[in-house]
Amino acid sequence: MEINLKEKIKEAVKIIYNSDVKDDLIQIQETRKDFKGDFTLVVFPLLRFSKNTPEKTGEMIGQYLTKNFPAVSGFNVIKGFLNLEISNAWWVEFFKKLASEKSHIEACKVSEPETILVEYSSPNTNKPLHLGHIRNNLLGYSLYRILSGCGHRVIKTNIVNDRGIHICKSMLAWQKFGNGETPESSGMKGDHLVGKYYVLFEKNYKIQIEKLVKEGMDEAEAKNAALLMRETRDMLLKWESGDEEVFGLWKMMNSWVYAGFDETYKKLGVDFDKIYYESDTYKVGKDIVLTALKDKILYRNEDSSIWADLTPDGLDQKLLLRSDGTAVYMTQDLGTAVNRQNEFKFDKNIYVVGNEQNYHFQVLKALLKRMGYKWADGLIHFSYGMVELPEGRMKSREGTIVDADDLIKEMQTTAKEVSLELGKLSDFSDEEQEDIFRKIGMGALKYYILKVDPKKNMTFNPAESIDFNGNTGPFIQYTYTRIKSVFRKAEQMGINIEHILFSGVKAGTKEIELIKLLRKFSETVSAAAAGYSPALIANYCYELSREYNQFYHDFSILGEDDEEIRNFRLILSKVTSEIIHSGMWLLGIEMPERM
RNA sequence: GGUUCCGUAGCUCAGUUGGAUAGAGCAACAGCCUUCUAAGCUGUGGGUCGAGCGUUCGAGCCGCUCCGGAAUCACCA
Repeated sequence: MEINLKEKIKEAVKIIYNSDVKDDLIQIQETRKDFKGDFTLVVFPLLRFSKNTPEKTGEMIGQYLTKNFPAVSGFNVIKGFLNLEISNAWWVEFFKKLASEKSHIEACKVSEPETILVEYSSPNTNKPLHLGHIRNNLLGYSLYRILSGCGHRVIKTNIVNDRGIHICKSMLAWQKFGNGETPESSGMKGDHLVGKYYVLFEKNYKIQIEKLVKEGMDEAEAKNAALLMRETRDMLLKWESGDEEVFGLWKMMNSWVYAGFDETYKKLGVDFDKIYYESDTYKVGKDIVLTALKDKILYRNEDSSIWADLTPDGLDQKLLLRSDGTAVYMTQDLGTAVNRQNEFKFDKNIYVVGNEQNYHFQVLKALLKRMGYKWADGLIHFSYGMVELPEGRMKSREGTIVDADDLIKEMQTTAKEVSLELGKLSDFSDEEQEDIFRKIGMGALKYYILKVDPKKNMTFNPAESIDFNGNTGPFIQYTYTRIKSVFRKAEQMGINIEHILFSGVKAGTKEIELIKLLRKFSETVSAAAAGYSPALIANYCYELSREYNQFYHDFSILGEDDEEIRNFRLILSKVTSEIIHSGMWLLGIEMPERM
């Protein structure tokens, strides 16, 4: 529509003022609601051609368009703004076309699809997932849906941090204090059980340090000298040398954790195409580093540790291999990136990782480019903000970590309470009801997190998160179920909404407002894909729902006597429900049929 | 100290490449269920867009300087 208008305006300027205008000088936007009109041309940039006042210029272009472009039914000029009124017939025709589309996401397909890897989740195997992981998983998964919806080939990956000293901590504590406890024997979810021993380790470790400090030892020294830490380091060495007992313990405990994670992932509705384990990839990076050393891209220190000098890039010196030859985090990420490029030939590799690692990814990219990998330009750090609580950051020491499983459960419990109080589902079986509670609870949680601009830190307010009124997931779900309810009623009346038609109806202003919003869906999705921002879609769905609710409140659909208008409103409702459903699908949010 | 990000109503957040009188929700107050689901709708109050300067016909958005907050600058991951 805009493009068409643009052409006509160019034509107008050409004929009236005999000048050629560049595209970017023709600025068309939607008319603000308090003015009459549908689209607005900002005439200021065109004054250089008209050499006239803004009012006069707008007037002349407006007259030309009304005369030569049937879609433009009228216009008005206020200050430097030319408000164009689009004819009712045009909107109705446009809507007909929209209604005939099989898939609304289809319209967002890009012309040149890319191969894109999305890495998200990246858990440690010593603790259960928490609220921060939830934001990560939801963002990553939604990004996958949006990008693949736009036609890209997207591979979902997860890199599991399954080795290292912190993993040995929970292993050691279990060995010492566990008495053979298993998920089966305790009834605990595997990741929570392992997390329990991690906490137990930290607790006892702290006691040992305090004791040593009391005996006169310096604190830093005490941290190293504490028996538990010595034993842990010993265990890590055994693990690296492939000690059978340690390795067996590691495998067993990790398998508990994975079983636990799988459960949480399933509840969150996320999954992966390929899972990488750090224990497999950490060695790969070493070769790359050693090769780069040979090529003199890196240098060796006196203590034989290996470093990169990134000061020319405005960054610091970066360690890549320790003096004992073992790998660090960066070493492994170098290896993983190269591996992935070889395996998938990706155009882009998107890392969904918190903004605390901005520096890390800056370095990673700089290093790879320095090593001559041109594809390093395709590495994108999707950096998202921290989730904070109203009282500040989550701190494990103060017990303010919000556990993922607890939160999911709480949201569903609240959904159940609210639903039962409203009592609209009494004719459903318990099983069906539980499924609806689940969808509402998860919808509330997901929407609450995804509606916020990813790069901003966000506050998670527990009291607010369980409010299902206003700008929330359940509000949008509710709008959807209302439409579905209308359809059920229509069916009872013998109307088959798949086969109804309308021709030349006169659409009301509210209906045209809805059509305008529906029209914006595909550009919103494209913007979300280009800017990696699910929040745009979330806010769009909210806006659309609000608009529909107003329409629903003001007009009767099935009570309308004129069959043409009734059908028009039914189809308008149908397209709205489809687009809300598509939008929420892109966010990974399920929609109940009733609530 | 260097780098990156953030600062919009009491609170949580929107605000597309600079465009008209900066928008929602929550909280507060006042209304609307005999009619398709009231998890809804309508109205009222609430703002020097952190501050200042600059660019521009026009700045919440762009540039500079401050102020405030977060993260990071590890032989942790």
